[in-house]
Order: sequence, then structure tokens, then C-alpha cells
Amino acid sequence: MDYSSNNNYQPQSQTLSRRSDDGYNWRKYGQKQVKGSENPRSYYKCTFPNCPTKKKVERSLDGQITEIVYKGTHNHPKPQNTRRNSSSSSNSTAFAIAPSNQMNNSEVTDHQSYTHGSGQMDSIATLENSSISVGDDDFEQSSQRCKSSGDDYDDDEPDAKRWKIEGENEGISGGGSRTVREPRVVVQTTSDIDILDDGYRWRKYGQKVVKGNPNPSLTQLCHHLDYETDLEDVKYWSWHNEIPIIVLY
DNA sequence: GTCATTTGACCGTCG
DNA sequence: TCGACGGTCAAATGA
Ligand SMILES: [Zn+2]
Repeated sequence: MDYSSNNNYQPQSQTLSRRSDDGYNWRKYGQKQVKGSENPRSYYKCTFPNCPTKKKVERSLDGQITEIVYKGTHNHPKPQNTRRNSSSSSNSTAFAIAPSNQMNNSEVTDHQSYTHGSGQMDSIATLENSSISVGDDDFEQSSQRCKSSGDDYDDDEPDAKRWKIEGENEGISGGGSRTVREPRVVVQTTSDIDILDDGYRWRKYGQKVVKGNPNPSLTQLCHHLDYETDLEDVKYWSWHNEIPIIVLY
């Protein structure tokens, strides 16, 4: 018996105009149900060849997105609106990220050493695509902490296994000689201009401490952050209808 | 054929 | 050492 005649697939997507399609192509690679919230959490990864960007989306039973957390940034422009035709001949190729510290060649837009927290790291040469990443600035708003996790780790690895804070660089091999860290592969584009969820570019042009309640939005953000998430991982965020869009490093 | 989604298994970290 | 938890993998499945 085939059940194929049962074509009552209800359009549960309800076309909420909730364009979760933010212009990029995401592939879902997992779904779990975290203990904290009742809603299942979906894991997506950007389908672009070398793009390490991932995102977590929690949506309630109604399909409402309750939380979305980005990790990393895209190192490529948004794909055209047209479906990616494979014969993209005239398109600039994705400039594979050189795993070594090999600079691109000339005029590296020197991202000068970017320090968040207090860890100064060697000049992150982001051989970034020319589309995004020009100039950089410090988002000092993330220099605070919600909870006290008194330690600063100064490694920002692109696709390290640290998606929240899993184990800092603690020496797993308890030999004493810590393994020499690989010379940073890349990127994390700590640029001042980035493309956020909707594909818009946001550029920071100022920062100010509100008198009385210092940084109220920060307080709200901390309220949304889970206990595991440290503010130091938050690159920036924005609010979309009570929902924080969080971008991590 | 390609490509995205589903979903249980698997793995690392932490207590 | 074990289990809970969160993140990822990958085979199966569907479009
Ligand atoms: Zn991407």
C-alpha cells in the first residue's frame, strides 16, 4: 500500500513572511532539544564551499523564531537571488581560504591587531573578500560580562570546536607542553561593516552609555543569553521584535 | 543525477 | 568512570 495518495501536506510554513531566507544558503545539519527551552533548536551551516558560518535557530511550535544565534561571518558575498547556477563562469571564484598564514599577495587590508577583552592577538590578516571587510573597529560593547567567568582566552579560531565555550585552550594532553597553536588560519572578519541576518549592512557610528541604567539593551541581552554564553563571544546583536539576533565571533 | 532535510548515533565537555 | 548535555555526523529519505 502506498501512502502516496495522501497528499495533504499542509503548508505549515504559513508563509509568515518570516523570510528566514536571509539571502544565504543554509543547510540544516541537526536538530536537538535543549534543556533550557522547550523549543527545539536547529543547526544550520552555510553551504558556501569554505564558509564556516553557522547558525542556531530556535523556533516555537508556531514557527515563530524565538532565538537565532550566528557564529562566524560569511566570507563571500551573498549569492544572487537566482538559484545558484553551476555554470557561474564570470563570477569571481570563492578565493579559497589559504590555510596557512600566506598573505594574499598585495595590499592586504591590514586588519590591525584586534583585541577584544585583553587578549591581543597577532595581526589577524583576513584575506577577506573585497566585498566586505574594510576597516575595522572595536565593538567595545562586548567588553562586559554577564556572569563572572574570570578568564580570558585569546584564541579566535575560525572553526574551532568552540561554538559556545567548550573548553578553553586547556591543555588536554596533560603533558605540560601545550601544543603549539596553529598559526591562525583565518578570519573572523572583525570588520566594522558586516552583513547581518537580513543581508543588510550595519555600520557602527557611535556608542554611548545611557545614564542611569548603563546600557539597558545590554541588560536585556544578558537576560536572553544562556548561562553558557559569555558576552565576550558576542560580537554584536540586534533586536528583531523582542528577539535578539546574536552574532558571535 | 544533485541537493536539502530528517533523525538517531556519535562524540567532546563538564559535573 | 559515568551520565547529562549540547553539537555534529551521516545514512536514509525526499524533492
Ligand atoms: Zn556563508
